Amino acid sequence: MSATVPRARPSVRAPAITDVARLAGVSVPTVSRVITGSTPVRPEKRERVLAAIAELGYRPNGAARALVAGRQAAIAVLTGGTNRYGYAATLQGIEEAARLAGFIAMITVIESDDPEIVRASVDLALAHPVAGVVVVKFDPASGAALRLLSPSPSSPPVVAASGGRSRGVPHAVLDDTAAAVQATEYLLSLGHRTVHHLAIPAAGRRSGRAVGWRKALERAGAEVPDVLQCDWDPHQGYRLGLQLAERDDVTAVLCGNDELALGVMRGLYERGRRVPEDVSVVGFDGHPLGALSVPALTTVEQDFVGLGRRAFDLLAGLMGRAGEVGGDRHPPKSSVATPRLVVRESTAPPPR
Amino acid sequence: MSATVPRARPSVRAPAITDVARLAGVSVPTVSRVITGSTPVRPEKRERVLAAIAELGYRPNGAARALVAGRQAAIAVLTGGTNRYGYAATLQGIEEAARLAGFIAMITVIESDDPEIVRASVDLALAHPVAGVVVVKFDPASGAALRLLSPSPSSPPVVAASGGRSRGVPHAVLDDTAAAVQATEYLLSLGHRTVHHLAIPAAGRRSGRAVGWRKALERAGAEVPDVLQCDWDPHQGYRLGLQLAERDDVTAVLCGNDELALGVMRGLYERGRRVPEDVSVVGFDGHPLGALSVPALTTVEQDFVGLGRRAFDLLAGLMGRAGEVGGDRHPPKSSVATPRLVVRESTAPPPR
DNA sequence: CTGAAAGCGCTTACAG
DNA sequence: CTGAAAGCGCTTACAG
Repeated sequence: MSATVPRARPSVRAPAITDVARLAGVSVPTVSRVITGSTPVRPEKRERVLAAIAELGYRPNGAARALVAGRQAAIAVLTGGTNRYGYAATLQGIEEAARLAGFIAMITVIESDDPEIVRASVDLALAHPVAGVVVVKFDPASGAALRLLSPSPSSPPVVAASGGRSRGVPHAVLDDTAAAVQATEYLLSLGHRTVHHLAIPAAGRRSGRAVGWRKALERAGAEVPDVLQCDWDPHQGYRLGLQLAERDDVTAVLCGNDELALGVMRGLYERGRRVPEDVSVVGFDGHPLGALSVPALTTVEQDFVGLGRRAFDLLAGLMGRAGEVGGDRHPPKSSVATPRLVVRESTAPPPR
Repeated sequence: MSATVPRARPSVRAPAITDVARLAGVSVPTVSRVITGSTPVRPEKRERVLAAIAELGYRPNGAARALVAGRQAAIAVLTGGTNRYGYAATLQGIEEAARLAGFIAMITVIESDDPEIVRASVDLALAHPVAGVVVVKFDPASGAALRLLSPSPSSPPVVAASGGRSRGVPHAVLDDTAAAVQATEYLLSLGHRTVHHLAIPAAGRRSGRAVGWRKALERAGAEVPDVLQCDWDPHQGYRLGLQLAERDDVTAVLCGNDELALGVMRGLYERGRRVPEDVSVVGFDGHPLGALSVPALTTVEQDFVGLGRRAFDLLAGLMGRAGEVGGDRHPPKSSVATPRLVVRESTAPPPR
């Protein structure tokens, strides 16, 4: 009977550049040179280094590189959510643009606008040596985070992706206000006396969508009904649809997003109100499923993926100049796009 | 006329621990001690350090900490997408669980299963000193990535979140096969002679959903129609709906996800086929909008957020033991959940 | 082209 | 409780 000989503790240490140098029979800086390509290395040594790297399965330690470089090839993304259509598509655009530029996106969700929560999320994100940060500013929580990110010359550059500009950091924006004006005016042009509005949460006091809706109504001299404030749950749209169905004065509804609009349509349907014959419904965002509902949803199409991409581009401009003398002399301009109205089947003149 | 005196170049260097130590009049290790809490520090010094940190707006450099610790409080998430419902919800669960455990999630999308692309994405992700990686294995691209992540004792632990188990790394799974069996048997029990299937992309040869569907059909002795292979675009469902509407033999359709199902319903509607009177449609996933369509969609509900959470928990177990002697003696078991069928309005007995 | 040296900003033993 | 020293794994000048 043989005694159980404890095996030597396996080395869990990942191979380091010194291991590669030793195996290849060169100095550490030489290994570094073939990896970074900063300086030519004699072909035969180069080959030996490459072989050693492959044999060891060596990957440069990112922390060490970031320590030397003073920053990491990573950006922090602060956002109020990841799940709803607008968020997800914006994140897609940011991640894609970042990846193509060689950066990785670190996502941190800010659950609420409670100062403690906001602070904790920002701290978590900035505990990592990021080269820049983009705030997806669609709601109160991310608005609060942006305010916390006081731009100091020593902190990483910050940009925001949003439905409306605000001063401070550069913004990539999708002009919500203009879009809402457009949608509201379209409904008015159909002959509706006024338009009701289901509002989504906003980064500031109120959403650009609500602002544009009100502006169009006032400009047309139409009555401005109370805003129906919602959050992101489509079922809220459904419940409001049930209620609105009881009101004869409601003939046109502009919803803060397509999910809410789809909910409203279902609520109206359950109460026997026909869309668009009895009530017209307009959504916001251009959710892919809005094109497939019955009736197909009229909406304001938004290029969220493009928004995310533009936000990263803005940030890349800032990062490129970080640390440059006078680098902040020409801060990148904000980038604005105006969404466009897509008329489908859910809108028509009011019943008479 | 005064000459333009160039201002001194602003110091863009972020404050380091040495700056804090100098300002507080203590040694560097003492600052470290008050930050980490590793060792008690005399109250008065402690106060001075805290004050200096506040005054300087000091944040510990994450790269330096990661270098010392040998890893970062970050995990890499490799995924085929971020946008579709299942992906977005799974990512939400991962991010949330990671954040609550003090980890940040770095997201890298793998655009396709082209080996070059897969390799590039994996390299990008692992260029950062992560403590672990989770692969959201819903499609061929992420399946390929998982295969590339050869587990060596020196590389970070890996787990997968998926619709079906496979050997190798621990999996958090949502049992697609069982769920598809359930949905198919339900349709058969309604009296349909067979069920047609729109398949989504799979991580392996075919999706667990397609496997379960086939199994249920064979078990019941029903004819097994050709699979209608789709990708993630809901419009593909729509186009197939248009086509299926022409076929009298199609009375029940099981779709690989709810987006496709909603598209099918729209296609059938446009060709005058009624759901569920003429054709029954079942989706997969429990997309929030499926409950609000007309008719409301019967579906197999999946807890993606929970899946993401479970994947992180599995990883946390692995990370906790990383480097421990014999730490791999009891690898965490995989974690399996079975989705449940939610019957709504889109299913009924076949016409006779 | 290439090696020895220094340093990035921390934390962890090591001696008081 | 606290400071001086060493070291984490790299890259960047500095001398050949």
